[in-house]
Amino acid sequence: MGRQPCCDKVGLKKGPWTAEEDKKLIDFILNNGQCCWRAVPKLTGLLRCGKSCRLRWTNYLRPDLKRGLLSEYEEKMVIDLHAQLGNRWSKIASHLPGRTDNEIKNHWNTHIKKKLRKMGIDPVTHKPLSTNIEQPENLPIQQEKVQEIMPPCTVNYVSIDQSAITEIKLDDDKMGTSSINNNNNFDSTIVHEVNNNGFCTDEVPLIEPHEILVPSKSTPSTSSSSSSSSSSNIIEDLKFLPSFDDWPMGNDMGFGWENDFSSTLDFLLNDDNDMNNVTYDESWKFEQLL
DNA sequence: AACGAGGTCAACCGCACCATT
DNA sequence: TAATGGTGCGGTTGACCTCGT
Repeated sequence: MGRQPCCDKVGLKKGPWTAEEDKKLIDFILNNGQCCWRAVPKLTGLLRCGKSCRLRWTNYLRPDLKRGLLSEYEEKMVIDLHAQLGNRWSKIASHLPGRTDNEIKNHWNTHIKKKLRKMGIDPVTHKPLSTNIEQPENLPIQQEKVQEIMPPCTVNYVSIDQSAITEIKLDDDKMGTSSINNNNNFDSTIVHEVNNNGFCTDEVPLIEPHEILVPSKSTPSTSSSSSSSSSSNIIEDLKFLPSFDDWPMGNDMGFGWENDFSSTLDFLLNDDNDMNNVTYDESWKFEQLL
C-alpha cells in the first residue's frame, strides 16, 4: 500500500501565490507560529496544500530573508561549502543567514556553475575540467584564476552579542576547516553567531515579533493592477518598509502586537499616515548583526 | 515591432527521514 | 517492529523576463 498524498489535491490551487494568500499565511503564522503545516490550509482557509504553505513561508515570506543577488562574499561561501558538502543545499543555506536552500540552489545552477566553468573548474568536483587534467601544466593557471576571483579569505559571522560569540569548527559536521579544494588555499573558518536566546542563527528560531515585516502601504493599488496574480507583489511591498525602530508603534509593542497584525496592516495600508515618507533600507536587519 | 532563444526563479513533485502510535 | 503521518530536501518544471536578431 502506497503512502497517502500529503494532502487531498482535489480542488487545491497551484501556481503563483497572490498577495491575499500571502497575507492570510503571514497572519496565521504570526498568531500561531510555525507548526502543523498540514493544518494550515484548513485553519487559514487557503486552498493550498500544507507543503505549499511551508514552502511559500520558508522560501519567500519569512521575515529574516535577505533578498537580491548573492554578494561576492556569499558566493565564495557557497562555492566553498559546496566543495565540502555537494548538493546539500539546506546545509549550505544554514551557513548563510537570510538565504534559503532554494535560492542558493537556483543561484548555483544559473550563475556559479557558469562562472566556474568559465574558470575551467568543474562545478561538480571543484577540480580543473578534464581537458586541464590532461595538461597538468595548466593547473597553476587554474589556481591563479581561482585566486583572482576568490582570493583567500576568512569567513566570519559576527555575533549580535559579542560576549556570546562562539566559534564552532565545521569539523562537527565532517566539514573541517575548509578549502575550496585541495589545489588552492581558500580558507574559511566559520564562526557561528549565538544570540542571547542561545539560538545559533543557523537554527532560525521562530520569528520574534520585531523581526516581522508587513506590507507597506505604498503599492496595494499598483500591485493589484500590475501584477495581481504575481507571486512577488507582496515582497515588492516589503522592500520599502521602515526599520522596526521607525515603526509608529515603536519597540514597545511587546509580544502581544502580533495579535493586532490586521490593524498594523491597516495602518500601513492607510493613506493617512506618515509612512509615505519613510524609506526602508532592506538590509536594515542584517546590518544589525554587523 | 515582432519573434525566438536563453536565462531566471518561484513553485511543484516525489522521495527520504524521523517521530509517533 | 511495522505502519503511519508530518516535514525536509533535492531535482525539476514552467511561467515570466530579457536580450539579440
